Amino acid sequence: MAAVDLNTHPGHLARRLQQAHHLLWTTMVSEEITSPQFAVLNTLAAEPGLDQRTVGERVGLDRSTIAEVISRLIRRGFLDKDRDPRDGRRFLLRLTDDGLRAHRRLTVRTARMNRIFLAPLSTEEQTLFLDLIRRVADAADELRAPADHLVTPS
Amino acid sequence: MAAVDLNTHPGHLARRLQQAHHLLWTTMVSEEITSPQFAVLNTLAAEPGLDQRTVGERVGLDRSTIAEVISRLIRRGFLDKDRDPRDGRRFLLRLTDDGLRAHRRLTVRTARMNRIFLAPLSTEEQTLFLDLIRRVADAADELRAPADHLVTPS
DNA sequence: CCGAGACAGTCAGTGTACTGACTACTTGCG
DNA sequence: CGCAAGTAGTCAGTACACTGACTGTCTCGG
Repeated sequence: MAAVDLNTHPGHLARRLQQAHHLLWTTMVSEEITSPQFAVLNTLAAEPGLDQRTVGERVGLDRSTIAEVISRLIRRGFLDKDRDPRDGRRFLLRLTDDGLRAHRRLTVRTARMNRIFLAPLSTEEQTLFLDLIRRVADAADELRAPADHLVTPS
Repeated sequence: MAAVDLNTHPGHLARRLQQAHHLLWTTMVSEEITSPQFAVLNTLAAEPGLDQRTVGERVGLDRSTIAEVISRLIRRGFLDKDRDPRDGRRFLLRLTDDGLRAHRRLTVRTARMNRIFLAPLSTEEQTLFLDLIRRVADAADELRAPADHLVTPS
C-alpha cells in the first residue's frame, strides 16, 4: 500500500518511450545499426573530420560511451579514425564509403519509422510533443552546466 | 551533407529525456537505488507476493532484465524471494522492512524531483506531456502484442 | 498416468550509459 | 625554455535492456 501510480512519473514514461522506440527501430530500420550509432553517422555526414569528444557532444553522449560506439562503428568499417597531425590528443573521424551508404539508406527508413512512431498523435500534437520533450530535456541539462551562453557573468 | 536534424527525431529526444531524468534522479533522489529499482519496490509495496515475471510486466521489463534488477535488490536486503509452494517454477517476492523503509523515503523525494523535472512546463502542459508520451508508448506496445484485450478474434 | 506443449527463470552475448581514476599530449605563463 | 593546468582518450566498474538458447516445472489431453 501507499504505492504511487508510475504512469504519472515522467522518468518511468521516458523509459517506456525509449523501449517502444527501440522496438520499432530494430524491426523497421535496422538490426545491425542502432539509433545512437545512426546519430553518430549523421553527425559525421554533416561535419566530416570532427574529433571524438565533439561528436559525443553533438549526439549527447559522454566520453566513455561515445568511445565505445565509435569503436564498434570502426570495427564494422563505417568510420575511419586518424590522429590529428595538429593536436596529438585528438582523433579525427570521417565516414568511409560504406558508412556514407549506410547513412543514406537508414535516413530513408528512419523517416518512415518516425512517421509510424508518431502516428497516434495528430500533426499539431506531434510538433507539440517534440517541443515539450526538448524543453524538459534542455532545462535539466542546464542544471548540470550553468547557462554561460545566455548570461556571461560580468 | 544531406544530414538530418536529430531534434526532430523522437527516438533521439526520448534518449535525451531519459538521460536528463537520470541526472536529476541521481542528484535529487538516490545514488544507491535507481529509478527502475524504485519501480520494482513500488510495485511490491502495492502487491506483495507477486512473482518475478508479473513484476516485470508491471514495470515494463523483460524476464532477463527484471531478474538482474531483482537480484541486486535482494543482495542489498530490500527484497525476499521464496519459491511458490503451489508452483515450483515461480518465486514469490516481498519487501523486507528495509525495503519498505527505502520505498517510503524515496516516494517523498521522487515527488519532489518530478516537480522540478517538469517545472519548465505549465500545469496544463505537464498533464498533456505525460498523456502524449503514454499514448505513443502504448501504441508502439500494441504493435508487438496485438490488442487481444480490445478485439478478441471471433 | 504419461508425455507434449506451455511457462518461469537462468545464462551468454551485445549494446547503451554513467562515474571516477588514469595516461598522454598541449598550451600558456612565469 | 619548462612546468602546471587543462584537455582527449582509455579503462575498470556498475547498471539497464534486449535476444535467443537452455533448464526445470506444470498442465492438460489421450
